[in-house]
Amino acid sequence: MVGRIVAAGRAVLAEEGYDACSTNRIAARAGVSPGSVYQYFPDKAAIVAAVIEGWSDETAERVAASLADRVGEPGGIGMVRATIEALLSALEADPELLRVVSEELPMAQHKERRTALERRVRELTATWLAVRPGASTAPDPAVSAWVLVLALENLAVRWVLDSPPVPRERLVEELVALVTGYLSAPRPG
Amino acid sequence: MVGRIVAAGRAVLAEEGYDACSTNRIAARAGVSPGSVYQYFPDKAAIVAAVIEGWSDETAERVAASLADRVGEPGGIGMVRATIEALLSALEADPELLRVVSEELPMAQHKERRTALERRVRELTATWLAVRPGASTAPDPAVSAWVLVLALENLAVRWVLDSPPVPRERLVEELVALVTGYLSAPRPG
DNA sequence: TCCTGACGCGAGTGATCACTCGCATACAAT
DNA sequence: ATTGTATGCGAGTGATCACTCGCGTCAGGA
Repeated sequence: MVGRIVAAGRAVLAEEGYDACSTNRIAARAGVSPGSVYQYFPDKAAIVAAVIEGWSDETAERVAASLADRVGEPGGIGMVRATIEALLSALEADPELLRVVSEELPMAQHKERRTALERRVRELTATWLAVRPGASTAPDPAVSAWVLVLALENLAVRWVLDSPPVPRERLVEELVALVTGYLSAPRPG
Repeated sequence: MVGRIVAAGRAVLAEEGYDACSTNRIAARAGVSPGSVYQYFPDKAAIVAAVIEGWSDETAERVAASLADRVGEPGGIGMVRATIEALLSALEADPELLRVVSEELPMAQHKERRTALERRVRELTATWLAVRPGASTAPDPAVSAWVLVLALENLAVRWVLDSPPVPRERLVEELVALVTGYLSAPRPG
C-alpha cells in the first residue's frame, strides 16, 4: 500500500510535473482515496520525500557501486571513464524524474537528501584520489573531489536534460579530459 | 512606481524567500495597495520575471564585460583568472537572491531567462577560445565553452551558497587549474 | 468654486488544495 | 448470528492567495 502510493507519486511527478502533483491526484493514480493516503504518510512532503529517496538511492547506488568496486585498483583513465559512464547511465535512467528533481522541486525541503547523494560520491572520490598513484604530490583530495563532483554533476545533468548537440561519446571524452587535465594541471604551490 | 514594485519584489524574494513572496506582501513592502500592482503588471509572474531580469542583467554584465574587454587580447592564464574573479564577484553581490533564483524559483517559468545568461557567457567564451593562441589544434570551441561555462557556473554558485571550507583564493586556483588543465589535456583525436 | 478624470485604494471573491472526519465495509472472534 | 475492530472511503472544511471592482481622492482647468 505504501509502495503503491510512492509509485503513484513518482509516476505523477515524472509525468505531470510538480505543480500538478496534488495529493488527490496521487491518490487517484494509486487507485486509493485521498483519506487513505494520510493513514500512511503524515503529509504531502513525506510522499515526495519518499519518492526522492527512492530515486536518490537508485542513482547513488549505481555510481557508488562503480566507484567503490575500484577504489583499491590501480587508478587510471579507465577508472575515470567507467565512473563517468556510470553517472551518465544512472541519470539517463529516468530523465523525467531527474528534470523534476533538479528543476521543479522546491529545494529547501529536499536539500539535505540531495546533498547526501553528492556527499557519498564525493567521499568515495576523495578516497580514490588519496590512494591513486601520484597522490602524494597532489593537493587536498577533499577539495579536488569537491571540484570534480560538482563539475561533473552539473555537466551530466545538463547534458541529459538539455540534450545539447554533443553526442554521448564526445561528452565522455570531454569529461575525461576535464578530470585528467585538472588532476595533472601544474599548481603554484 | 514600476521601479518601486520591482525593488520591493526583489527585497521580499531575497529576504523572505519565494514561498512568502505573495502579491500582497510585495505590495505592502512597496508601500502600495495590492490593486495598484495590477495597473503595472499583468500577473505575479511578470513581477518575478522583472526581478530576475534585473538581477540577470547585472550579473551577466559584470562577467561579460570582463570577457568582452579581453576577447582580442593575447589569451593567457591572467585572462582566465580575471574572468573567474569576475564571476565570483558577480555572484557574491547578492547571495540571498542567488539562492532564491537557483534553488527556490520554479525553473519552468524562468528557464529561458536563466539560459540567456549562460548562452551569452558561453558565446563570449567560445569566441575567446577560437582566437586564442593554439586554437587551431583544439577541438570545437562551442563544445569546450559549453563544458567550461557549466562546470564553472555550478562550482561558483555552490561555493557561494554552501560556503564550503575552501578559502576564496584557493577556489580561484582550483578553477584556474580546472580550466587550464582541460584546455591542455591530450585528446584521442 | 466647481467639474472631471485618472490614479490609487483595500475589502472582497473565486478557486485551489492539503488535510479531516464520520461512515461503510469486510473480516475475526465468540 | 452478533459483536468489535481495523481499513479504506470521499465529500467536506478551512485557509491561502492571485486577482478584481467599485469607491475615494486630488490633481489641474474653467
